[in-house]
Amino acid sequence: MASRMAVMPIDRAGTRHPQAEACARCAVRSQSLFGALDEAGLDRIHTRIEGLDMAPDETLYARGGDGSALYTIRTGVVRFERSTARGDRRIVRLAGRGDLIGLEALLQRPHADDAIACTPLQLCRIPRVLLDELGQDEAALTRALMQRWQDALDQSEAWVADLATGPARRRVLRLLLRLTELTEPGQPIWLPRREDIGAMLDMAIESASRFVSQLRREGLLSITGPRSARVDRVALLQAIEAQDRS
Amino acid sequence: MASRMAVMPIDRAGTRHPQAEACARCAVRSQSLFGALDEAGLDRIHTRIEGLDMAPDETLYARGGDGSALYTIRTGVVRFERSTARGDRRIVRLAGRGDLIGLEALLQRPHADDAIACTPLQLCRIPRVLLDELGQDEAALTRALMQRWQDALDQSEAWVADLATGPARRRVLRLLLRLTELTEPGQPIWLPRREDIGAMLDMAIESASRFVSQLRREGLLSITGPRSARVDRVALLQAIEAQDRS
DNA sequence: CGAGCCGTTGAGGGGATTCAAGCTCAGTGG
DNA sequence: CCACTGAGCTTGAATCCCCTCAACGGCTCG
Repeated sequence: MASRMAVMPIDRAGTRHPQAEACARCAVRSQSLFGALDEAGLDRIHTRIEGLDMAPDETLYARGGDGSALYTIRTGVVRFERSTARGDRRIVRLAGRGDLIGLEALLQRPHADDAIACTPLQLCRIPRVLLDELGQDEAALTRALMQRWQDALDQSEAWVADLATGPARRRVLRLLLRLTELTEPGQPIWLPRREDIGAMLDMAIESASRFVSQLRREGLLSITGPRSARVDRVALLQAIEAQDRS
Repeated sequence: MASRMAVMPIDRAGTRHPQAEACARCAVRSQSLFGALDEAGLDRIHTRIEGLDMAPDETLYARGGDGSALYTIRTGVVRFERSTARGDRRIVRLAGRGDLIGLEALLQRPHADDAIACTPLQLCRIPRVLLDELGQDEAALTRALMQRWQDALDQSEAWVADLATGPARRRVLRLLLRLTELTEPGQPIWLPRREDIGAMLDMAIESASRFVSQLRREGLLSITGPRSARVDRVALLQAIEAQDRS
C-alpha cells in the first residue's frame, strides 16, 4: 500500500493536484467540455490542462496557424477577426464564458480566424492530443464536441441575421443585446471601442459613435468607464421592438 | 451456403440492393459522409438510406422542427433562411454538392433554419438513428461529421466577411463568385431571383436588379435562362479586385 | 385578354459615409 | 506647473450611395 503511494506523482500524495482542484471547483464546468466527465475522468486529464490569463488585445491564435491547443473561456470575451481583400478587418463572431474555441485544431486544420482578447481573459488551454486520446473511448466527449460545433455555427448564423442586417441603429441595438448575453446579469458589459463596433457591424466609426451617443442620451446606455457600460435591458428590448415595428 | 443465401433479404439474392449500387457508384461519395466506409460498411447501411428528389422552392425542413434525418446533397443548391423580428427573411448560408445538412438533428436539437431548395435537388436522406448506431464504433465517421460541422462554420463566417461586408456592388460580385463554387466548372450557375439576392445581401430588390443589369452590360454576366446564367470568371475576379482597390 | 409575378429603369429622398474640426484624457517633457 | 502630443470620441456639414416610390415591359396562366 505504501509502495503504491510511492509511485504516484509526488504532488498527488495526500492532496490532489492543484489543477485537479481547479477543474473540480470550476464554475463553468457544468457547461464546459468536461462537464460530462466524472471525478475519475478529471483526475486523468487535469495535469495536462493549463490555466492561463490574457490581457485585452492579446492574440490567442492567428488565422492560418495550425493550432496545437483549444481553449475554454472561463471569463471574458473573445472576438474572431478576418481581414478582407482590402486592408480592413471584419469581426465575424464573439465568444464568451463557457465557449470552447479553436475547434478546427482537432481536424489539423489551420485556424480560420484571428482570435483576440476583448477583455481580460481567464482560459483553460487544452492540448489537441489530449482530446485525440480521449476521443477514442469517450462517447460523451464526442457528443459534447459536436454540441460546441453546433453552438458556434448557431452563433455565426445569428450574426448574419442579427448584426449584419437592417439599418445601423438596429444593428447597434442588437449588438448591445448580444453583449449583455456575454456578461453576468447585473454586471457592466464590455463596450467595444468605436472602431471595433465598426468592424463588427460594417459601419464607419463616426456612425458607431453617433448611435452610441444617441442611446446614451436616451438613457438606455450609461458609460461606466473605458470599455465598460451599463444597459437598461428593458428599455433595450423595447427599443429593438420599436425599431422592428417601424 | 445455400441456406445462408436464403436468410438474406430477398432483394440481395444474387444482385445487390439498388440503393447499394447507387451508393457504390455515387460520384460524391469520396467527398461525402460515408467516403470513409468500405464496401462492407456500405452494405450494412444502404438499405436505410433513401434517395429523393426535390423541386425548387420545396422545403427540406423548417426552423424549429426536430428533424429525424440529415441530407447529403448530390446535386443542386440549398439555402438556409431565418425570418427576422420584422417579417422579412434573411438567407444566412448556401450549401451545395457534397454538403451534409441538418446536422443539428444529431443532437436532438430543433432545426436552426428553414432549408429550401434553390435548384432541382438530388438528395440522400440519412435517418438520424442510423448515425447514432454507427457512431458507436466508427471513429472515422465521427471525424467526418466534425469536418462537416467545421465546413458549415467556415461557410457561415465567410458569409459574414464576404457577403455582408462593403458596398452593394462588391457584395453582388462576391455572391456570383460563391455561386460559381456551387456549380460544376463550365456549367451555367444558378442565378437567384432578385428578391432572393436581396435576402442574401440585405439589399432592396431594385438594387439587386440594378447591379445584375450593370454586370450584364459589362459583359461579365450573361443570362441563359430563368434562374440561370454564365459568368466570365476571369472578368469577375478582375472586377472584384478592382472593387477592393478603389 | 386581363391578372399576377418578375424584372428593369427613373426620380426623389433619406440614411450612412466622408471630410473636417474640436473635445477629453493620459502620458511626456520642458 | 503646464504646454505638447497623440489616441479615442464626438459632432457638424457636405456628399454619395442605396432605398423607396413609381411606372412600365415581358412572360405565364387561368
